[in-house]
Parts: sequence; structure tokens; C-alpha cells
Amino acid sequence: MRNPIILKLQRGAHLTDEDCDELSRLTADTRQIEPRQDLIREGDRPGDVKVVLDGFACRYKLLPNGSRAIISLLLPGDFCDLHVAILGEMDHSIATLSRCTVADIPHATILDLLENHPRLARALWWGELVCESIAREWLVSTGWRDADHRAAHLFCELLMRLRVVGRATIDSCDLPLTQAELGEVLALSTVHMNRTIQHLREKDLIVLQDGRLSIPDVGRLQTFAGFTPNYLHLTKRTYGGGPEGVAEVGRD
Amino acid sequence: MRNPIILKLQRGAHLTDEDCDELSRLTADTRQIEPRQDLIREGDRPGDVKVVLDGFACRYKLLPNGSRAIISLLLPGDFCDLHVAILGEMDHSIATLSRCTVADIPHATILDLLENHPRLARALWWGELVCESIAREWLVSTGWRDADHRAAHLFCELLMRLRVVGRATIDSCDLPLTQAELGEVLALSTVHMNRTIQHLREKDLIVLQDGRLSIPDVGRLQTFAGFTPNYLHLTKRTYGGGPEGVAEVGRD
DNA sequence: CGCGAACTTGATATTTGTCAACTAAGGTGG
DNA sequence: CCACCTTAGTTGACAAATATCAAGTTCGCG
Repeated sequence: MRNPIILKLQRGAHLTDEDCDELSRLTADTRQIEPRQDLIREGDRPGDVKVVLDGFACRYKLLPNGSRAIISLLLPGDFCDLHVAILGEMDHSIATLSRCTVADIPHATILDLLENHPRLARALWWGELVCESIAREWLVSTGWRDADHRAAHLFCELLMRLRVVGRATIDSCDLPLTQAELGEVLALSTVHMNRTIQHLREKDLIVLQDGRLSIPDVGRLQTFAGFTPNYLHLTKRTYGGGPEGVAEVGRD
Repeated sequence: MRNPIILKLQRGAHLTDEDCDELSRLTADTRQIEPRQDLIREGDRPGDVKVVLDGFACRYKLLPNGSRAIISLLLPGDFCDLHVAILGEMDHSIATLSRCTVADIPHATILDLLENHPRLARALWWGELVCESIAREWLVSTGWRDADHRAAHLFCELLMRLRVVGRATIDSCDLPLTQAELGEVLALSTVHMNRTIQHLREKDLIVLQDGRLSIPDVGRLQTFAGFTPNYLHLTKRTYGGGPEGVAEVGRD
């Protein structure tokens, strides 16, 4: 199972085999996009919904002074603009960071699915709610954690999220962003981002080179970051029937 | 029409008279809550959904050092924990700031509505998506705007949101938060929050006293703040049929 | 009258940004 | 094969924004 959408949504919703087939069909038609290309721009009213199947993309807003605020990272399995099917107009832009594989799903298909496929609709909604929860945690990071802890927290989150969709080992994952881009994510200047990474390296909390992040001791990084993964809602829950409890996040 | 939920959801969805009646019925049974009381705590699995009908409440997370990060303000018409009906567990807490009127809607009612009332379900989803959009804008503010602009931006947003639900005049609204609480919203120390307010006062951008905010020149404050209201998605749109275009935000 | 909460002020410390310069690695055209 | 260019990463000196600490002030209320 390599379809990241299914891997992700299974974390929060019960999908039947037919549901999975349906999701696979929706995302069968894909295309490749080069790094640093806009997928959607603020003000657009796209006619389809884009889903990232591989690579890193981001939501961003441009500020009056010309700088770019990256307000979320879109990983494999993430919907870029499901909300626009309901809200109508994009209030931010979306761009690739690395080379990406993307699928386009027509709005009509989505709306039909919302009307006639309540279980899948609920799964999609669940996915959106997790995104919202992540946005809230980023707000906490940006406002209340200093640079070192903020960066450490992000690295913990990314490892976790990528493991869910089978894109990370137990302690490492791709991270194909430049330090300048990481600064745009964490609201830090490029210079300070660089010094922050050096701090974490000096403490042996991370190894970050050649677009890859390795974490020598995940528990120690989590402790340092004050990371608690509850906001990712990864604990697979059974809604009546079946064994109650936790499913571990995949190990490689 | 004083029901803030209806006033708010009408901005984004077409509600029939029956829909409005249904919403009124859901929120007929209310209770009063004193200021600074927790409504829901992180980790809770409440059996109903709480809606603010009057007053100010907030989402917050407690940090290891004991300080409180307020990550959103809940105004009349806002659902406190609709997401928990789907996500299962609260990843943050909710507390009143002022005295509040709150309605409780059982989960079963919500879930039934999601299954059998697609138009209302979609309206609720729209409301959640607007909340998510606001969270994204707060992230931009907190990360990329300095204290003066951040505060000004918040005041613009609050005036706008309160006008939609009939809780503000064209240029003023209640704002029953202490400066310390505003600091918890804007990720500023109490001292710096105080100085920030003084800056805005010196520039005649705001009048803030006795729990009330007045804005001498709304356009000037918006310009100063770099405020563009697109992220609030208040432009009432007609989805096929009816006059195309914009409905003004209510004047008093 | 006295007390507590909210607000205000000044002095100082810490965090982060800005500017300018420099290194290292990779690609490309001559 | 090399000169040149670009991009990413790094460093130091300094400036700006914000936090912290400590000490008032103001005002409503018991």
C-alpha cells in the first residue's frame, strides 16, 4: 500500500475496501510538477481539488514587504484545496517545494462524494480537521516557542507525519527544503535559521544534510521540543466493534 | 434576527427557513457561564457540542512554563468543539473570557444532521473552514507582523466578525479582555501589550477603554494593519440563481 | 479606609533581524 | 579542462524588537 491518502485517512476513519478503491480511482490520474512552481494562487477559484501524492508543497501568503510566509507544509496524502470546493475562493497560495506528484479531482466529483458517500465525506472532513489542528499547533510554536524549540518541534512533527504515509523510517526522512525555506516556515530570518540548525546539531539532536533529516534519538528531540503528538490525532480509534486501542505509527 | 449562528452561516451557505428553524431549535436550550471558567479541557471527550451565543470565549493551550497561549477567540455564533465530534479528543482547552451564553448540542444530534441534512452539514463545514482560515491568518500575524500591526490587525478582524453577527456598530464593539489577556492572544508580554496599545492610541487608531473598542477611522486602521478581509469569506455568494455579488457587512 | 486587579512606567536583558562579507559546491559555456 | 556564475550555507558586527523585573498608579469595591 503506497497510496498516501489511504494510509493517512485510515488513521482517523474506517475505510472499507470499496472506499479505498474509490480513493485510488480518484487519484489514478497524476502529473509531475517541478520544484518551486505555483499550483494555485490567492484569489483563484479552481475547478478541481489538488492532492499531493509525493514530494513537499506548501501553503503561503505573500506579505506587503515581499517576504513569503509559509503557513503549512503539504506532504504526501494532503489535500491542497479541498476547502475551496466549499469556501469558493483561495485566501492563500500553494506552491511546490520539491518535485511533486499531484492528482487533480474535479469539484463535481468531490461534491458528489460529499452528498452521496457519507463515510468518505467524513474521512475527508477528518483529514481537514487534522490540518486545522496542525495549524493551531504551529500558531503555538510561532508565538510562544523560541527558535530552537520551534525548529525541533517542526522536525518531530514532520517525522511523525511522514511515517504515517510510509515516507520515513523510524528516525529519518527526506527534508528537501533550503535553510531559507525552513526560515519561511518557522518565521525566522535565513541567518537565524542557520544558527538555530547549528545549535541543534551541536546538541546532537539532529543531522540535517543533503536534503535528509536524521534524528539520533527521537525521544530526546521530542523531550527537548516539548512535543506531544496528540494534536496529530494519529491514535487509530475503533468506533464500536473491533479491538479498542492504539495502532503504532509505522516503522519504516 | 438575533441568532448569531444563523447570521454567521448565512454568509456562506444558503439556509432555507426550515434550516433556520432547525438551527434555532438546536440552540434553544441555553445556559449562562461566568467569566474565566473552563468549558472543555484538553483530553476531554465531550458528549455534546458547545456553541457560543453571547460573550467572548477562547481556545487555549497551556505551555510547560505555565503560560497560556490563546489560539483563537470564540465569538457569538462560533462552535467550540464541532471537530471533536469527528476527531474524538480535544487537543486544546476552551474557556470563557467574559460572561457567556452557551448552548449544548448532543453529538447524536450533530451526527444525525451530518448524515441526513446535507445542506446544514455543508453550512457547518463552511463555518469550520472559516475558523481554519482565521487560524492561518493569525499564524501570519504572529510570525510575520510586529506587535503594533498585529494588534491593529486583530482589532480590524474582531470588528468585522462581530458586525456579521450583529454585535458591533459600524466602528465599535465590546472587547471585554484585559491587556494581559490580549497579550495571551497576540503572544506579547503584558508590558509590551500595554505599550502597543499606547502606540495605537497615540496614532489615534483606536480608542480602547472600559471593555469597549472604538475605531475613529476604520479605513485608516485597516490600511495601517494591512488588513484584507478576504480570509473571513464574508462575501455572500449565490451558488447559481439569485443576484450575483456582494452583500455588505451589516451596519449596526 | 484598605485591598486587589488592571494598568503604567523605567531600566535592563535576551532574542532575533539586518547587513555585508565570505566559503563551498555544482553547472555551464568557451 | 577551466573561468565564471549561481545557489546554498556560514560568519561577525551591529541594530531593532520584545521580554523581564521592579516599582508605581488608578480605581472600584467590601
